[in-house]
Amino acid sequence: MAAEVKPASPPLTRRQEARRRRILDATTLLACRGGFDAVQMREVAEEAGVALGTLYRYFPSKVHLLVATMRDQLEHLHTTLRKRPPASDSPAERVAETLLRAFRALQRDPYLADAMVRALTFADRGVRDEVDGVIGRTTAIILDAIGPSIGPQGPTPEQLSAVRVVEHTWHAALITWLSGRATIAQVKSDIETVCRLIDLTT
Amino acid sequence: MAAEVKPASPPLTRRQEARRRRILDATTLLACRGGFDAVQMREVAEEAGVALGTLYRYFPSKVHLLVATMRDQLEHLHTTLRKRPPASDSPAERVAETLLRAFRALQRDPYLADAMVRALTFADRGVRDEVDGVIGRTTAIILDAIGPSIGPQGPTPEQLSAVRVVEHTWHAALITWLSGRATIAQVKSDIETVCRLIDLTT
DNA sequence: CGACAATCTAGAACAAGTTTCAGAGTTGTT
DNA sequence: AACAACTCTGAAACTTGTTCTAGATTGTCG
Repeated sequence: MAAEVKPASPPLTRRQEARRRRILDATTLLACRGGFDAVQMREVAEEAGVALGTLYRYFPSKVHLLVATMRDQLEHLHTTLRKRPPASDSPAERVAETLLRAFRALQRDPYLADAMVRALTFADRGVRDEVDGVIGRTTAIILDAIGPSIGPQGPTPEQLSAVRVVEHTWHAALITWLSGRATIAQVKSDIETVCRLIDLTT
Repeated sequence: MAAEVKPASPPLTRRQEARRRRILDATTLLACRGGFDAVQMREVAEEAGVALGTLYRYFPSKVHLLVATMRDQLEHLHTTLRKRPPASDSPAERVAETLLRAFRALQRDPYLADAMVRALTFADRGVRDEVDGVIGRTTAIILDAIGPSIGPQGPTPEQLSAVRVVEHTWHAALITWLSGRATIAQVKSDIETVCRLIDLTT
């Protein structure tokens, strides 16, 4: 059944690295223009200067591609956050501050957010590894914000559950905002509400 | 704002009512077999004994169709719940009990759950009305479970925010379970965790 | 009943994600 | 430099959601 050892694909050559980057950049560009629907595989390939088959070799589906793009963006964000970490007093406030800052960044490119988040929540079992990458990055960002309130042995199961709930709320609240069913104020309120759980477990 | 009068489409004839029902039943059947991907519009039409064009007249997209199916299922659930309401002591426990019961029901047909929840979270602005229907039903179920702790003037904004967070977690936790990234135990734990927010606001 | 409008059917056609394949280009090895 | 193995390209084909059309059926109202 599932073992399916990842073949630890050989490191990419410089040209391959460049192709991959061109693909991700093309995806971001198209996503910024019109969200999930505007990211069309043929157009991504053309914009990246790559054959369609090659695009599919690098990213086996549109969802893989967009989730990888999200991971890429999260890496930027994490870097930025490390330079200017949240300054609030309680862990809950720091997490809320972090997420609200990320939310503000997403508001600048709502279409890009649409493409990434819809792909993330639509992803099925076949995209597990890539989604795990995104979730792992997100978790790391939140744990960083919680900071020293995490015991020396790492977070407790209760803390991890609270972090998962925060992430669930984060993604689902974004979806409701992106599909026009919640206002920005409601999203902010929901983020602040769910972050109260953090203090309950620290 | 947002008036957007629904044209109050003329009441359906008996045969139309029956067609609609056949379509929803066919959708449920196919969804139970293989989830979102197994619900193929041509097959739904054939199974329901209806032309493809007719299917699209009743439900303008696959997502509309699946969200309508979800609403249909939620109505069943709500009816069942009214007959045997949760019996726990605190509001939070009653909400958790309700959701865990629903979760148990979904575990019996994980493929159906997959089809419905993926459609719900993937839905875009064009499906707003239908999604609002589902969210409204869900909210009603949760408010019922909270019960008399809700003041006479209806829930406060804080309570509504907490309910939204519970719903966010509910949907997102289901997604992670369905895509094999969380265990049943984790989902249960997350539901119990988020329900603690209910007591904080009552 | 008869006429008119709305609805339904069957099937073709179109759009975008995905797969496939033959041939050209690269890369690494010796 | 020559070979094998892998990668990339270009283009066609296939799949499934969605749209469109022409003709048959149904429902309503005089």
